[in-house]
Amino acid sequence: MRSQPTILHLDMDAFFAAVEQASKPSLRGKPVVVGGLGPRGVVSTASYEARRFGVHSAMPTAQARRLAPNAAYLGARFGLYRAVSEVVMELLHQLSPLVEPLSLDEAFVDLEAGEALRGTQGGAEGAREVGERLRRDIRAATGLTGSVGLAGSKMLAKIASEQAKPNGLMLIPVGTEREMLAPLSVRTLPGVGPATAEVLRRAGITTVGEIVEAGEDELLRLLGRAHGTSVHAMAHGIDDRPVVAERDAKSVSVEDTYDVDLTDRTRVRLELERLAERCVTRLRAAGRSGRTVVIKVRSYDFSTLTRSETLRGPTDDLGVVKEAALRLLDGVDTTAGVRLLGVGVSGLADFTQEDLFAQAQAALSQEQEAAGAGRPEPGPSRAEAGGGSTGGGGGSAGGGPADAEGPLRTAGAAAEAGAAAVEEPGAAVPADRRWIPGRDVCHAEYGMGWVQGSGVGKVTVRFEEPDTPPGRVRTFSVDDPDLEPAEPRMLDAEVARALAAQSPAPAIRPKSRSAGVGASPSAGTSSP
DNA sequence: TCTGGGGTCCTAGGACCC
DNA sequence: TCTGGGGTCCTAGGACCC
Repeated sequence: MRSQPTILHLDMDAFFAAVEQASKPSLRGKPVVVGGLGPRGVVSTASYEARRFGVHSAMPTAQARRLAPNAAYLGARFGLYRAVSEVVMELLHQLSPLVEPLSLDEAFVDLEAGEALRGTQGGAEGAREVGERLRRDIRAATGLTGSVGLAGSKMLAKIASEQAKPNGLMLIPVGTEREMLAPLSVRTLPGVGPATAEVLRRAGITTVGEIVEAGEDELLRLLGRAHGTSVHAMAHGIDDRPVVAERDAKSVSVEDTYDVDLTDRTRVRLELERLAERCVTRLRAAGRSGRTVVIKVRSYDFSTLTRSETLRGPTDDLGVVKEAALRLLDGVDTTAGVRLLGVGVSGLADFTQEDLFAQAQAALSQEQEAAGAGRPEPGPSRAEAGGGSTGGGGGSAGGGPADAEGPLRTAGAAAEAGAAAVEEPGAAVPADRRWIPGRDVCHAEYGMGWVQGSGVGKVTVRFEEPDTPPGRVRTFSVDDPDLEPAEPRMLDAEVARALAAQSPAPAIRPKSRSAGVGASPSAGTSSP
């Protein structure tokens, strides 16, 4: 705990929804819900207007629709949010080199590690000046609002920003934390979720002050050693965790929830292989490799299990990961129906070493192919212990009529489709002909707009851009050749640059397809 | 109306080694 | 032959966070 409130926590207000409102004039001041749009989708972010109807994040989208039937329901566009996030994070780095991002819309900054306090009057008021200036800079650069918390520790800075929301700043003077914490719910403390809160409630503890009264012995008895110690300390306002920049990821994983439970074993195996491909793609893109392969299977009844296998060395080889995943699946009964599948790699190494096991396995399967052998043996990369499963599934693995059922839609696909379509125009699945609500489009005659909705062969488009007045709605056939997907658009020049930089395609795009980079330099003209 | 996707950290039991 | 403790690795599950 330091003597001045020099730890800053920034939390952007209703971030995903606010970005959508910034890029879609007709949605400003209106309820907007961003999240999964499929039958099993959940809300990622609700705008403050939508929250008034009781909609909040993690709520099933179907439930949100009942509460707020007139809200705009949009699929998430992570590429755009990432671009905005980069601009915001850059502003934080101007305050201090010690920035700890928690997500796209949230970060800690250690102001003592930087120069930001230099030009101020110092102390608490100096910190406040820095926080207010940051909020103005964010607004100018992105048109969005964020809330700032300032305190002598991470926990208190985060609590402060939460209390400051929306569009505010709160500073907790050092020395006042105990009394400010006492009346708050135990859920305010980091690490106290539904389960812990219930344990505490049964012991008659519902506020932070009551945790203090209960004493450390009682907390340890209720919550165990590690958790009890930390919750007890937090309740006293004691939190010495440093701000840590740039943590390396410790695992990489992908998962999909299916709109309809999978029952066909061949299909389950196929989906698992696809997930392994996506997982390895991400792993390799990050320049990492890992030793432990994990699969996750969620059943029709939401019961979830994981199976893992640790290899003898780290790998980023698709064949190795795929084989391990399928081997793990062999030990899982999926006949009753699978709702979710996942594949992950953990135990990540910083380096990508030449993978001898993969080579050995490739050589082995080549031999077997040459010899006309059936299924390849797991190979030397398998864990020593994992001899359990006698691979009965060998017969179907050769790849048969597995694709007969056609492309599979998932809740995740709906959310990602917007970005995927932009980033992979030539993808096998015609994702660009799935008009996900919220996506930007371009019509040959009417110009730029975004998908408001689609169904029964029709797609409804609202023609407007970030810097135009609210626009008109028109309806087309889903296969109207005049209608094409377009790059995400954002008013602000900084964001446009970040967007252009992250696209794998050339940064300079033909004509007006780009985000207005060259067209109308509307740099400082963010919202009022 | 059921409950996403990406992570982190902790616990506990068993294997194995000294 | 019995008793034993400590450390590390692996696996599975669960709580929590955004």
